[in-house]
Amino acid sequence: MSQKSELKQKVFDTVNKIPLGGVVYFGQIASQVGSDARTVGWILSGMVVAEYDLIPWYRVVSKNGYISSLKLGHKGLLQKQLLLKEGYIIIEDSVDMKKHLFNFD
DNA sequence: TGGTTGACTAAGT
DNA sequence: CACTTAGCCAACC
Repeated sequence: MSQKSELKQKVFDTVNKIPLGGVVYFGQIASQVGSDARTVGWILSGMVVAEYDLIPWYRVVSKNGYISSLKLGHKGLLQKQLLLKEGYIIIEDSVDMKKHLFNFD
């Protein structure tokens, strides 16, 4: 069995709190786990397919709503499809932050 | 130990 | 408005 780093586990826990219909940006998660936006993105990029079911990772986008994972290739298309499937408003590869941005508080 | 890289962001040119 | 720097942090070589 592989052990997730403590930071990775924190990120997972935080992402799990994102409700249906909401999205958050990397900086928000970073703030919750005590790290930075770039490190959060680095962790998510290291996720394997087996972890896709564990957390709503596709509800994490960049601050302006853009689906950053699109630069990774096919993975980005999957994220976009999942968001559309859940009824999110997406324009030009970006989520409508005015309607979907979620705040942890 | 130190340089490079990266699903970020803010600020500068 | 498009592109570049700089700051930030974790992993890899």
